[in-house]
Amino acid sequence: MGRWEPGAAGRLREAALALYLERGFEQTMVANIAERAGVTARTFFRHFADKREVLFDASAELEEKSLAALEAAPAMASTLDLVAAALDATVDILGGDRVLARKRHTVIMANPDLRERELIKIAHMSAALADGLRRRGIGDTEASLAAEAGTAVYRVAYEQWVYAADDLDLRDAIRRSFAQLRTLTA
Amino acid sequence: MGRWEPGAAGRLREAALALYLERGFEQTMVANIAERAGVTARTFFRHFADKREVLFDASAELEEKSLAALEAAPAMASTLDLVAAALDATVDILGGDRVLARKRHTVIMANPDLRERELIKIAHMSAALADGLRRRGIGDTEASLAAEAGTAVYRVAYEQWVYAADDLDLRDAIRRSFAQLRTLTA
DNA sequence: CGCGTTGATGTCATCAGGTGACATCATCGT
DNA sequence: ACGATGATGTCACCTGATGACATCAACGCG
Repeated sequence: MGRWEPGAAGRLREAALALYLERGFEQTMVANIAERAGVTARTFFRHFADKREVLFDASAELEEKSLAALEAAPAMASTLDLVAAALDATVDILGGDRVLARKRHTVIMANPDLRERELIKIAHMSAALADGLRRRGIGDTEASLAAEAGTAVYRVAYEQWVYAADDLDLRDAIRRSFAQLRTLTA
Repeated sequence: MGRWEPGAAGRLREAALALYLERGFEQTMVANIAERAGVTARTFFRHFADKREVLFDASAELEEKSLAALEAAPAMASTLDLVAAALDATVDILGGDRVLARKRHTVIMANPDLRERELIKIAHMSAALADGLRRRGIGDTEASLAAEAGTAVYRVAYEQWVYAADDLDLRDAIRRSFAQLRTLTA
């Protein structure tokens, strides 16, 4: 429907990650990304709200999938098991390409602005999970705590997975992290 | 030592919070804040790294105090008790003026950019606590998990305290929140 | 086939956040 | 009295971000 090469958003995503890796986030100008993707800077901002968002627009999908898993979870599961089931659903999206995950993680950790964006995405997910738990009749505080604790467990496990020397499975890492939280609070 | 009214930083802090409350964060320009504080915009950026930081520069003090409390904690305490002791030390700073806390919290929650900044401050504190735990010989994963769980507990309790209708004590809220986490993972 | 619609993109103008370089000047120590 | 100090002002400039309007290939329809 357009006269230009299709897939501008994808090209912008790739270009951005590559440039952020090569010269760093701050040293990369939006014009650079756009140029590499064969569009103008104005077009970048039509696809992504800002310079950071280009690394995070998969988060909506993550939230959908985990909420769906939460709905589908058995009725008699414990609160923490519900959270675990919801978060497990994201592994299909995130746990596949570890090389890509490492690149992305490296870039994000190298820049506070990107880290901020990541944190608010996680917080958004946590709030959504807490809401889902409340819809299942779980109390307010318990829902918030479970969602927060669950995402914390996930974060710790994810980082271990990304940097693991051997072929760690993300699901295993998450399971072990959950077990350790239980030990910790025992 | 200057020819101008002293306390520019404090005036900027007050002016910023007031304006963010009155017209919102985005609608407030740095020039507005500076004007109300009787300085120029350039001076604002000499005191605060950016427009958001003006609400968060107490976080360094929080981190110091909580780390100090962590050092001072008894040697035989459990990991989670160590975190609890560290976080308890911040109550002296945050738990005093609830009216101010509510204003600040309202402003922050109303704006995603400010929320991002708050989250990274908390994450920084959590990382510092985890480091402190590791210096006490606690394992890597356990340290991270305990710090993350502890700050999560704190966040939930803090929000309850801020919005409580009656005269809730922040310390009590935190204690109860910790207890609930223990129940949750039991 | 010709034509109007559609939607993604380009172009241009403009603003606000943020920074570097240099000037200014009250206060302090000598 | 005078030079050092340090906070502030002034100016120039870059980049991120947004609104308004123009452009033009593909599509559907008569």
